Amino acid sequence: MATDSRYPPLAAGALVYSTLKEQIVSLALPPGTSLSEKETALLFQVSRTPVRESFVRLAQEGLVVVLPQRGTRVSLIDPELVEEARFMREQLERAVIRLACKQFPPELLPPLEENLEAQRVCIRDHNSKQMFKLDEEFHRLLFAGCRKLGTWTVIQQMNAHLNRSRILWLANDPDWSKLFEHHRAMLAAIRAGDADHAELLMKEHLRLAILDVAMLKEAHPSYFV
Amino acid sequence: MATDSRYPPLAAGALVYSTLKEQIVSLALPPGTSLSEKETALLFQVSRTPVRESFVRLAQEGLVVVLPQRGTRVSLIDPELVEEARFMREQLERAVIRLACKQFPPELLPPLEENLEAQRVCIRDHNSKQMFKLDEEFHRLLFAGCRKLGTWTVIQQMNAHLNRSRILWLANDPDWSKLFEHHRAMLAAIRAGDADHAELLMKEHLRLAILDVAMLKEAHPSYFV
DNA sequence: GCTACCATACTTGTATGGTAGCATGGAATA
DNA sequence: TATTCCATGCTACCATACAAGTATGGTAGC
Repeated sequence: MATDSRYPPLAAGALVYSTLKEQIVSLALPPGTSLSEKETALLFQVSRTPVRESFVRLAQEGLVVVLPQRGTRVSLIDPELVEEARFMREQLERAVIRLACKQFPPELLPPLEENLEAQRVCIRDHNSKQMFKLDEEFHRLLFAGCRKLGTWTVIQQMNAHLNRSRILWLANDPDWSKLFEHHRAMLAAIRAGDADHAELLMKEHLRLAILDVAMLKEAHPSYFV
Repeated sequence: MATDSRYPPLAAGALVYSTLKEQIVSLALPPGTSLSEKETALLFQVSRTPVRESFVRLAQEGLVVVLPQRGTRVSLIDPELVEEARFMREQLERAVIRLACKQFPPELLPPLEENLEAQRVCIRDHNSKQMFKLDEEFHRLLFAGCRKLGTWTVIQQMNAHLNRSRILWLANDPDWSKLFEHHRAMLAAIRAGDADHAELLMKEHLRLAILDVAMLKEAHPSYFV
């Protein structure tokens, strides 16, 4: 469980780790990019030791692949793992939103509302990166409300592949309004306590993420396995 | 995703990591045990570097807690995370066994049969540790058959707390025959393709793991948060 | 021209010395 | 006697040096 906030080894190592992770997930460091320990150490102005520590953590999350004596690379996106992550999210989120319909702390409803409003702004401004973050935050809040944040954290580990695909997808096919409407309807269902409807919405919502990976792979062949 | 077999940093570090993990999950290293880098390095006859690497990995899985400048300890069992892990498994395994009823590769049925037979032997011999491993293997085979091994791997990360509780529980209340009967019935349902029945069985099966954590905590107060 | 070999420049893996922060216990003080 | 302060020894953290394996380019031989 990589709860960053709970095991903060301090400064240097943690900083390198979180920076690299951010860049990898956002595709600023595209899949396949070579990362040498020495080079990265020079870049961050630290020694190889904390860099190595961060590489170990990233490898454990499947974000990089370490080939002994050969090099370290940003992992390629595995289409099978993309679908598997989506499958996993569907099962867990359907269960969670059912819970949310029965017991959701009222003090977390305003944050969800604010999030929705921010999504609306993002759609207007065509800000796909921010929209992605808000989407993540919306779902995270659902888990938080059901006291299942540990589950969300574990999901994140698997999401390395799915998220990178989704970023590519969101950049190409900006059908954000459908996502937004889903979110809006889900929140309404939670307020109404309609678990069956909420689950159905979540199911449809996450099936939108059954991306046409083949299409993405065609557009970015070097990014995939 | 900590697929040990896929990112093997080689010998020393990986050996320390897997050995410590084994000992922690089996409670040979009880929750709360202090682990110093230097001490562990001496024990394994390696330098502190690979030990440190293994500590980082174990911390990421929640098996140890690193307190900067203070020490490293085997993590205490968090009852909330125990239930959360069980919840997560229930959702995923119910979905997986439904899949298994529709598409399970026939060549994986014999291994399941052999596993069941081994379970019978374990029950006869009152071998709780082996029984625990066989139970894990049984469920892993289900995921393997549905091509969802990545999901199983991620589950394992969350299982650190649940598994340790289950080991305590299995040692106390050896109602293994019920587990065995569940496994047997599940396999029969898969053969028959009866998804509804299989899911119901799995649901009941995993609800057995709603352990009386309070009881365990009373028996081993120092092991829990 | 083609192939096999080898020197070299990389890579990650490991060992070790030094640094900063924290806990503990004893001594000095009120 | 109770309390504060400080020295000491512990810890993890980081930097550096060395070891070992790998890819590559040039060269000698065929």
